[in-house]
Amino acid sequence: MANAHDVAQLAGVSVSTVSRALTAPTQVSATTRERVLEAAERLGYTPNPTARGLRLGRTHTLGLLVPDLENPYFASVTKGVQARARAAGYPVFVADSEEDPTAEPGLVAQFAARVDGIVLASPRSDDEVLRKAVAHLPVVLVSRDMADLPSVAVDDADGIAQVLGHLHALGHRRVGVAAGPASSWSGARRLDGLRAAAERLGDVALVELGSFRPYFSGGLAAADHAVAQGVTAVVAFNDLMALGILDRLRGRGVSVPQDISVVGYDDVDVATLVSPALTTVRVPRTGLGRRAVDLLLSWLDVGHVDDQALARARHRLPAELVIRDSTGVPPA
Amino acid sequence: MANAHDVAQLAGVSVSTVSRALTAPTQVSATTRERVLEAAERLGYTPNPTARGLRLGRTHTLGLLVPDLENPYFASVTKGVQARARAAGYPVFVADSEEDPTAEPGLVAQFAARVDGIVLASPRSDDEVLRKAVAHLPVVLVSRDMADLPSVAVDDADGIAQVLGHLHALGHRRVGVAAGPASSWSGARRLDGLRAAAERLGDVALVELGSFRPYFSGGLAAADHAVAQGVTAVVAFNDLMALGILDRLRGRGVSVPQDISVVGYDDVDVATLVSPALTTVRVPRTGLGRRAVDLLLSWLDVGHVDDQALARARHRLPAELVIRDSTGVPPA
DNA sequence: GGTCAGTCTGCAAACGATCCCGGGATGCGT
DNA sequence: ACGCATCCCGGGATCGTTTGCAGACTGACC
Repeated sequence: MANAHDVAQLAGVSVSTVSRALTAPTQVSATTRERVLEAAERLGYTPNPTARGLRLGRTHTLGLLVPDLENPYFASVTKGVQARARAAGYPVFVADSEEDPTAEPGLVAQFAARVDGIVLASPRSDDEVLRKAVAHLPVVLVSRDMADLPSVAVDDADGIAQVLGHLHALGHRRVGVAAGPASSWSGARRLDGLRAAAERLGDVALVELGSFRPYFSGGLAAADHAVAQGVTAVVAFNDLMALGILDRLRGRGVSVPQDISVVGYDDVDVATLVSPALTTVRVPRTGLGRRAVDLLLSWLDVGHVDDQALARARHRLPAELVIRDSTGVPPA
Repeated sequence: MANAHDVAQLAGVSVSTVSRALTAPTQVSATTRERVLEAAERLGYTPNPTARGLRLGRTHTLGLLVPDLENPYFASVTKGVQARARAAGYPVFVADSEEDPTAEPGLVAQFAARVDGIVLASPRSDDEVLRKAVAHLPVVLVSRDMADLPSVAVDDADGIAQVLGHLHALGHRRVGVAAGPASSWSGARRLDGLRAAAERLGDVALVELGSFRPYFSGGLAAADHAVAQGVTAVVAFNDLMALGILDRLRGRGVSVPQDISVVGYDDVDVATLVSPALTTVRVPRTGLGRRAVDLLLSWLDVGHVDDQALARARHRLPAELVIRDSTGVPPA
């Protein structure tokens, strides 16, 4: 690989001039700049990012921490982060904590000296642990809220209100709720939103079917509860659970949406691959990642980590109800 | 952040000794080593990776390039790479080329100075372009073969042979083939394997239904061809296509597996979430990633890039037929 | 006690870039 | 012709670490 020194030699100038020709073009005369650029071109010169990082104290690199890359939700967030960072010329380190919150501080520590900032998608880990881990590093949270840290999340309250409004408009008055793990931050948020929406509507009863695992298997269990409780519609914590519910209902001869309507959350790809196609809430997952990077980069540009206004930044992206074939009017 | 200099001062030694105490413990006396280690502990000192990288000429970092992070296949590969690299203490840059082969050389170039080696999962890009892009950097290919580059792939020929053997054993003699994009390396490989297997079995006719998009939508189209050609079983390029086939057949009132058997490939999670559950071929996707990293790291340990034996390394991981409910005996 | 082998440690030079600082050249006005 | 401001450019320090080299010290042996 070619040096700044090599380029300088070929162009007949000093290394300082080479550096300036590339980073501060106005400080060098047009003719020499031309010579330097051509020499750099000929040698295929690219400034060594490591040396640059050492001198500047910035690595021009971002980090991303997710609980599970195989989870389509986080895969999309990752893709969004990746795309945005790439556009800005930032490579990004990706780490998968394998759903183990205790591993996160270590991962963050590993990143600390190698990145300029971190996007953190960590639905379950403890507040204090997190806060300590990210003490001296710009961090943006995804799908989670925390005092004095900037975050990007979906407006779940609104999304879930759209769901209940949809069901209410169809005529449903007894709606089952299949909740997710109690420890999930966004799960609690959705439940709150649901209760608030029910409150506003007045004449709809929320039947809490219980707390289930946020996977296909959890949905299988939830479906039986729904039937037992005699609800006319079920709102699931996420799409995977909703798919489990669909499968189990079909197995028991309960037809959807004629007998029971089912609504998911997230709009993962599979939602359109089943029949009936799933009514669900589309959350802008890659959008979350993109926005998080935008926030992080603007923070880095400003420079001071303790900028209060920035640290309090809370971004809420809109969710959108997608009506498909798994919801209909309740049976007479 | 604490320096080696800070640690040296606190321990009352020179920076050289600090460095040696951490990297070459035998070269320093037990007592001073103890002092240094304690001082380092107290200050929370970690050697600056950037400075280290500059001095050593190695970044202790890996790169991974995939065409699409939202594709479950590559999400799993990424997860495997991630897990293995993390265990070895290597952070990994992840880049998503967004299915655009022309973007790959640029991405690789961006990586070049920042990583010690690259795992490349690039099913479609041109050989020559690739070879040039990776000229001076250790690279391991995933799910793809190329002369003089080490690679890790699945034994597709064997996997597909298991599929055909299974169908043959059930009694199928007219088997439809829904191929993927012609440019896909592994697609061509599977087709070859299928033909070879048919040849060996002797009494089974392969009906090529055409080349379809490797998504749900491609399967919808393929299904109609299958019905038109009167085959009793269909082998799809991948699971998504198989799901499309299932959906379309159901829509047309063709029951699976009574009328037609359907087999996928990859064993993505969704394969178990549909009914009938999909018979498919499980490929060790995270295993591919893990093995690729193993190969890369051992290469880096050896040091010389032009080690012929290593460069020729071709790893073939076994595929496994998973029989579920979408295959059965053909109609009488 | 002097020599020598061996062990331990510090000095200083790298690695490759950036950037402060000062000097030379140039142009302009007087 | 001289002073002065302006513009370009090169020298060299710097970021934090590793490492070759040499000096200092210890202990042992003749």
